[in-house]
Amino acid sequence: MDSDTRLLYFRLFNEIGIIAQLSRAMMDARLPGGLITPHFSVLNHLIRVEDGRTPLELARAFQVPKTTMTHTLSGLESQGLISVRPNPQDGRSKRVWITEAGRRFRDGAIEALDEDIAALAALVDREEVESLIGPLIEIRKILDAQRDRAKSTADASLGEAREDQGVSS
Amino acid sequence: MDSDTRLLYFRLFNEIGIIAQLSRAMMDARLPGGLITPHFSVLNHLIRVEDGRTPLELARAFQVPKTTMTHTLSGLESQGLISVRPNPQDGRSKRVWITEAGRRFRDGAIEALDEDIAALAALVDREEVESLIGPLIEIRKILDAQRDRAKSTADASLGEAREDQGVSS
DNA sequence: ACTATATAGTGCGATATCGTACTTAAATCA
DNA sequence: TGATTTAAGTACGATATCGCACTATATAGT
Repeated sequence: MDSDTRLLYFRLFNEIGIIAQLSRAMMDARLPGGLITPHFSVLNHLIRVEDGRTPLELARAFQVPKTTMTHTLSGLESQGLISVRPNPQDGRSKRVWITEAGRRFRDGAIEALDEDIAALAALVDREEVESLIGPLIEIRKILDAQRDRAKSTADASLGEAREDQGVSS
Repeated sequence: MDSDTRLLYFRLFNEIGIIAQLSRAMMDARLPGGLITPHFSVLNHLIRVEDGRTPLELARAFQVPKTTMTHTLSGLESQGLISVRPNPQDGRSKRVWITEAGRRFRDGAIEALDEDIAALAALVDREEVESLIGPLIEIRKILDAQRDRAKSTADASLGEAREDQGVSS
């Protein structure tokens, strides 16, 4: 692999990393109290996709370790934005339901973000965003598959490490 | 703003966030000991751009708060990978130099990552990556400018909060 | 020069993130 | 059905990230 090519891929991840950081900071600035982007994202997912998901499904959807999701969910639950109940189909598992307060919170956050999104939309064409999303999804899926492959080879020697990560969304 | 448009931009940030997370996890898995992606990124920057940068310049380059950069640098220094010395031009400031061990570490990390990059390059065309980078840089700059604008309006009432964040790269 | 303001860096506390190890329940299989 | 393996979730500890407050130095304004 020549070093130009290597640099190109590094730059891709570098830009993506910085955008992730900036967009997260943008959201965080609009969210009240102790709630930050991951909290909002989970609420949004529960509405966009469907609530009644299990914690593990959510962890997979966001590509975070299940311990991180446990932590995020406990924050949401302590604020009364979700309700976590046992899963009747599986005694090991739970199911996460969004509450009315959770819906209101999510709607309010979207409203608060609207001006930021509008400002961005004024400068970046819808078409450009649409054309980016396809390739990004493709890259995300490839990385995801690579991670799974690395995991399964590691599993042979190391046990379950990160067994909780899978494809999603 | 119609809700389809809003959803589109949310999805963009969602994909970018997940790719950032996956690529970071990929790097972390290749780095030894207590060193993780931010450590590598700083070393790489010190070589790619130039060493002798100040901590604040580095914080800006990576869009992290200066306290985070202090922390990252202290980790690198304790491993002997960088040397932080006073800045003769400014008594408040310091300058960061990469050591020989730092160079070796960075080169080794790149080598270790090579197979991951190669695997990705086999599945994602160079041209596709090249075509993504331009728009991503554009979006990064816009977000960056928005953040600066939000900061300066906030400054009027709130003081210095996050004064340390600026454009970079 | 003197004062006021802005800038660079750090100390500290709060919370987030993540890995490891554990508990409990389910699924597999003998 | 009993034993083994796999899966879901949590407890705990280590480190990362970040905001706020502070110190020290530099710069601007008078």
